[in-house]
Amino acid sequence: MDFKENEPIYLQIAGAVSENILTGKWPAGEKITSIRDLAIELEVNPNTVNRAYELLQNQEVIINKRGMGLFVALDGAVKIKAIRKERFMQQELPEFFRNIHLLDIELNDLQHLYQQFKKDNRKPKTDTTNENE
Amino acid sequence: MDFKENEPIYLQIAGAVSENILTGKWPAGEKITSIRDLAIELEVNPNTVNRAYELLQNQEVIINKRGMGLFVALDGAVKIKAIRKERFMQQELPEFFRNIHLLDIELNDLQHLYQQFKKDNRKPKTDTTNENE
Amino acid sequence: MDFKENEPIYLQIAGAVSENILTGKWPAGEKITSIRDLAIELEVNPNTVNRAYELLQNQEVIINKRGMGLFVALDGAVKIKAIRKERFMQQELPEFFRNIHLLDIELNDLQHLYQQFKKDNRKPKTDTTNENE
Amino acid sequence: MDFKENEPIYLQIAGAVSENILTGKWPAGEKITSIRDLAIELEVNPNTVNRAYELLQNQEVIINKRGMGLFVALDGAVKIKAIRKERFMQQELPEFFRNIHLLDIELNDLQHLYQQFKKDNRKPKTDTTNENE
DNA sequence: GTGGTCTAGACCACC
DNA sequence: GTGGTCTAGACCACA
Repeated sequence: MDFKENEPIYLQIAGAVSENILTGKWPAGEKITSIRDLAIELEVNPNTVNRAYELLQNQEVIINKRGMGLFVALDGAVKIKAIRKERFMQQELPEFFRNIHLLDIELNDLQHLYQQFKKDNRKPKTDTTNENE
Repeated sequence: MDFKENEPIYLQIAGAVSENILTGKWPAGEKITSIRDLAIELEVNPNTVNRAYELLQNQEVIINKRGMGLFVALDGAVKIKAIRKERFMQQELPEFFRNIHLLDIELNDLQHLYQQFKKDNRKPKTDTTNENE
Repeated sequence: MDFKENEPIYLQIAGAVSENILTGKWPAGEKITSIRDLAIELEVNPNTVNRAYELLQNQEVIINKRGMGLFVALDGAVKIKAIRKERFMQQELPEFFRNIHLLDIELNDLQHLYQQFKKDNRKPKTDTTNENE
Repeated sequence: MDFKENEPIYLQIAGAVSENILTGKWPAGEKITSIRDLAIELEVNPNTVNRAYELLQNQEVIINKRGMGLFVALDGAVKIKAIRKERFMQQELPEFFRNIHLLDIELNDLQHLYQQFKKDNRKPKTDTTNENE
């Protein structure tokens, strides 16, 4: 996994995990990859993974069963979707509108690019963390 | 001008100046507000403004005429648009597509929200810098 | 390290670091001296070192691994050589030709001076940074 | 005349005037272009030209005959040549050697480039200040 | 007047 | 520990 420059790594990890839960790749109720293992897989410091997991615990997307590890909350996917939708509508969408307005782009012009995007993503070879595939 | 918490002030200043150039509020070839003056206006340290201006000089959007001040490059607006478009196509648009895909939103559903956005932006004229003009 | 009067300190630092990379003294991929440490070593303000390092990051000669420090880019030496060669061919060489032409000096006359220079430089090993090693 | 970025304009003007004297374009004993006229011609502030002329007066390359203007010293060309040669041998040549050494360039490789340079300069269309030609 | 550089010292997020 | 940002204040060369 290659990280973006401008965003903290732990947030990007939390985001990737979130997407795995959202897409059902990490199903509700299942035990998730341990901090240590994920750290090795992503080639980051375990502290960084820990911080990502902490964030997700605060959001009650994953749950700590003491002594047993971390598990995807039963309503994990629902929670994530709510959080993301909120952020999208309040922050990302206005910014996006601002940008296309400044750049003289029309929403219609993006339709075929979006079709292209969906086609490219049908056989997703680069799915966030991809380990057990 | 009130600054966002999560983004460095100097980047926000550079962004605001860029938009002033992009929208033609600061026309090509004209002298721009001096470091000291803008620092006073925005109530930040001159070094912070300097840093923003340094960034724009690196992008060749503004030009230093020694001893006389900084001026909007003749092709300043073009340069900014190119830089922004690049970033939009490479980073923001893919993220946007990814988001609406994950959230099960259709591009078409955003049309009327965009119309609303454009209507709202016609009046307020929140023109980044210089409120007293 | 003693600095020249007429050139900004941060540029001299960037130049010295560049030469350490170019000559292989700081090998590709290795961690470089931290801002604080180099500031102490050179007896300058950390901000000054930071500025030098910033410049080298812009040139993609060194790379920031967040939280871990700055590292020599894998192709750092190549990048520096390209940058320097460009500057040499575009600026320094024409100036040099102009000078020897104005001063009625022939290139051939400089041959033995160059041999002398190379001989002198074999021993002293004035290796820019780090004298205690 | 277009000025280099990294060197003060007044020094570049002084250099250009020096070369006009050295090459005999401005002959010994002759009155030189007034501050005002040169400033207009070069599109710079008269103060800047003044500063350049001050420097040359200190070097006794040009001489102020009160009320009559500035004149090229009778030994002006000789003085300039001495100053330049000194600087060349002490500063520029060592730097030049250092550079070609770092860039793995051999003096011999520059021979044909120098021939090219001399050929290009035979019909000098861009001769420093060029006004009366 | 202009921008450029440097210092001192502080706080912060991140790893 | 690391680098990144910001402030305050100073000095300077340049035009």
